[in-house]
Amino acid sequence: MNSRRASPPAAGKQPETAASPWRASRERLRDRALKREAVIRAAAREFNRKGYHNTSLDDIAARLEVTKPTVYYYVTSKEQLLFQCFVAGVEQIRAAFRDVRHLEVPARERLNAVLRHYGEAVASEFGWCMVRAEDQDLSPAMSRHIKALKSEIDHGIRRLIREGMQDGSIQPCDPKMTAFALAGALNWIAHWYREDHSLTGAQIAAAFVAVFEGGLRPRAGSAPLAVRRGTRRRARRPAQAVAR
Amino acid sequence: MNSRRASPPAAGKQPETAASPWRASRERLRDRALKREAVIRAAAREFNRKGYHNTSLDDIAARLEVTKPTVYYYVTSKEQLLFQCFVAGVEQIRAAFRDVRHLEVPARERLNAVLRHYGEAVASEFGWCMVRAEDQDLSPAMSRHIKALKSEIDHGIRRLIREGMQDGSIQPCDPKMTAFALAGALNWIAHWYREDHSLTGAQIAAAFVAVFEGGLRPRAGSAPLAVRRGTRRRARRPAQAVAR
DNA sequence: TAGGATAGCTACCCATCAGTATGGTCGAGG
DNA sequence: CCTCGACCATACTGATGGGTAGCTATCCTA
Repeated sequence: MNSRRASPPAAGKQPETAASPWRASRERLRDRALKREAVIRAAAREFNRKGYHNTSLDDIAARLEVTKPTVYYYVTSKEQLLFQCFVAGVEQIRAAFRDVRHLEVPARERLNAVLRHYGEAVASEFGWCMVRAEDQDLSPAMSRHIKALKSEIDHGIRRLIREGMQDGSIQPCDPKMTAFALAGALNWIAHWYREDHSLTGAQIAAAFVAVFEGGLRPRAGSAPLAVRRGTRRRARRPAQAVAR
Repeated sequence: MNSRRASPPAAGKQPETAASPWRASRERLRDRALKREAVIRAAAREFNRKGYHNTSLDDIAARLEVTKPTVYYYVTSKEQLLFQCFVAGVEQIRAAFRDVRHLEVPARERLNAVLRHYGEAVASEFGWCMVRAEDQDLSPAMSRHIKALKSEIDHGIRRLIREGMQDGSIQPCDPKMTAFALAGALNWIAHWYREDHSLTGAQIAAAFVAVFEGGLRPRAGSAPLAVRRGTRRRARRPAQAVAR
């Protein structure tokens, strides 16, 4: 689009040390990018609070204390706004895969590391957009793009599961269904985390990983089996708040 | 608002071509309740296909081969339509809890039974509405009502987990986080099941329960540990279709 | 100091859609 | 035959909200 040079003209004239006149325009570009980010972040927050369809661009603009055309100055459409939020969230997860790629530990541990980052991403401010963005709201092109990204992550998880089955660190199972179960549990965090911030994303992810790893059925060696049976069905209403 | 009767339209299969009663209305078969059910079911299907906000009441009416005012003759608002779909889905899950209440088996097995029904409900035609209905789309009153129903289910799961920890059939864990993980995994089925009907809801639920029960880490006794290590990172692209 | 890019605003357009006013049709009871 | 009421259609309203036209102000470079 632009391909502006933007770098100081190396030409000898002009006492090089003097503040380059391009400095200003470079700064301008920089805070343009900054502002664009602010727009996307504000959109993510509003989408998170009220949902995509219940958030108007006027809302987002108001949040930034500007007007709608200003928002359109940084972004071409509402759809693109959602898409950018999605990409921001998904990028965190892709980074997690890259990070564990060269770790020389059993696949289960690599999987756990990915899942922890995954959970943190879902609990982040872009989590909602990443998880709840419905492809029905997007143009076919963007829908395809998003599906491809999601599929990449899905298959990344499946591969780790398969590798774990091969190196013996993961119990034999159906990789596809298992990946769905794991990702689903983590994705769902986006639905309730908004209202219940009593734990950090990392803590939640850690708790989930513990459940996935150990399973519900008590382990042979480590289980405090058969504890008092008398209290069956006596649990009173827990004081827990509504948790959606 | 009231609609006391309105028993859930029985999530039965109905071979998609569920002809609208208006077709047959040549025989002047006037059963208002039946028609109302058909309206709700048609709404559920459309919401499932295109999302709540992308479905107009004209769409729903067209699907039934009638016009919008006819739909309004059976239902007071679009919001109520969504609400009814929600209730229809949630009722299946509440029934699951009632069914296992008097079973004299360890709590883990009762939990598994509930989860299986849960999964089937989510995969039913009302699954989308039950799971993806955002409270932001509803009036405060209905939102409260829905939250209460969801909370009831959530606490039902937590209670079963707690009972399982007491009778020794479930490994010690955090009931709240575990319930979130289980419900989340199952809820998420609604996001992808639409596009991938290769398994029935019951099959999926069974596969998930197997994962939850056993966990990823191999069991001491039953694991075929340390299988060939050579093929690390060799898994080729699986031919699996996009799975979102 | 002119000319141009940057950045933001006011004011508008217009498609969509939830919901309604009104009136027609048809069967049933008189 | 006539009316009543259940049922459904045509044709509208009103509001919301995505997106744009075009003016203005400011700063930068020439």
